[in-house]
Amino acid sequence: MPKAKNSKSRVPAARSNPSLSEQAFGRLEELIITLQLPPGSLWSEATLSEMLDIGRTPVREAVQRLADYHMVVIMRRHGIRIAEINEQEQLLVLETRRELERLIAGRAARRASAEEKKSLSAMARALLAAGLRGDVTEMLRHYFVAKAFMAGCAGNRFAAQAIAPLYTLSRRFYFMHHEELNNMVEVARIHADLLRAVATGDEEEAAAASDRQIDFAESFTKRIITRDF
Amino acid sequence: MPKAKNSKSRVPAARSNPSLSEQAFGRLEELIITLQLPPGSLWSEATLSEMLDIGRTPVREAVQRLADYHMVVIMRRHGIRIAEINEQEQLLVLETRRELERLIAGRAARRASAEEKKSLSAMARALLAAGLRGDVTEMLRHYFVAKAFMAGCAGNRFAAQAIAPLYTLSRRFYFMHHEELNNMVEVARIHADLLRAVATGDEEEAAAASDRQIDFAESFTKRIITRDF
DNA sequence: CCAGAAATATATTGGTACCATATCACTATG
DNA sequence: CATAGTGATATGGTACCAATATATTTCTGG
Repeated sequence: MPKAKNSKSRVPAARSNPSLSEQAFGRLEELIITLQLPPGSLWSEATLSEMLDIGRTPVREAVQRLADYHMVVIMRRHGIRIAEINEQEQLLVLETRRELERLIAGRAARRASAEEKKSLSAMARALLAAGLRGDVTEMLRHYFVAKAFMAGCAGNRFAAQAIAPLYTLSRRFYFMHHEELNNMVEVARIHADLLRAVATGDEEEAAAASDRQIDFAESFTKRIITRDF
Repeated sequence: MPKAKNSKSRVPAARSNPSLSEQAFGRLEELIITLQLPPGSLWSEATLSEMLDIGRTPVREAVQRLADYHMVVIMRRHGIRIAEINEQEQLLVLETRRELERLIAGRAARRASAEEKKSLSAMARALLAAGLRGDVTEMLRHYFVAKAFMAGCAGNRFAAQAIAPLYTLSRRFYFMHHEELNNMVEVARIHADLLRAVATGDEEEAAAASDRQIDFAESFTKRIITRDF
């Protein structure tokens, strides 16, 4: 018999699984990546709390994680500064991603299950299709979903965790400059190549494709830098 | 209910620079690394708070960071489990460290200032001396201080941040098995070689020395694993 | 009247105390 | 023996207070 004495005076408010801290983190991350919280702008915990309609404590915890991710800088007793986008530092992000991503690509090629390989192939097709359609936003979405999935396939949670913040930073960088991505088809092809290499299980080729992809990202970033001056 | 709960730590004094959260993080990290909080044991925020004589909130924030570092597992509404030491996973830590550390060693060799190079040489000597003296604890201390310093010299805060949790995990692993480190002089020599290579600014050699050091760590770890079965 | 220093005001985080809810162990019962 | 109820406990989250960094105002001396 179901409990007769249900004293849930208050609606549990759709308390689904993700905690408020995690929700706050995800939403703030999205706001930062999409530049709705502009780089360099200053905010307070209270303001963000009001903006998200989430209490200050969960927001505070989310902000601390975002600081670990280099997305914000906590200025003690002053406020929360959204990290600036520093193109020179983006090159440092890429040089770190190069090493981690080569490892992940190789291990994913070695360890991925048959089912995971099918998913990777499907992702490669979707990415390429978005590129041919000229849909930058959709392509970038597929891009990072695939990256996260690949990191999972590699079966090394330490590498996956180490690279996660770098993906967040890269996403914002590309979001900012995506209008200058005028060679989309090539971008899509290079990344689809990587996914396919992993899907075929060729470890060497996956590592090589990973490096080519970073090479391309670096040249793109350098072009942005020189254009700015 | 009266809240006249004694005013032992009521004094706001001693507000030195590191926040209570950071203090709590550092002290808990040390307790975990030195196995005073044994792997697998279960704790509550309240207990840890009492143990450190620091409020529950700072402790809570520290615990969340420790969870990011893979040192504890937060079991929602149940407690805080100190992460088990999984020798297989230690190999994953090392394969990730290999990539990041090769990058850091190479960049440090390229970018270190003259003064930093002097410090690195001094650290190499201290490490070697501790090894020859047979002082394992002291050698490990020098080892990780030097690692952190090298990461700073590399001038890539993203790589430095990515590798920090891996060092913490490794420190605990070596602390646990340090009595089996019966080839200390060789360990000291291998790591001193790396530091010296960085100090001479030879990028290639620094990268090679980094790989040799990880090779050695991997063989040591594998020996531990097979000994256990 | 103005420049600079001291005093004040304001805003923001660091931290504490407390409450509500979820989870688990244990017991009693059919 | 399986299972529903009960209670203990731990965290998720809120509200509030205090310390402090910055901005503003006032005061002083030339």
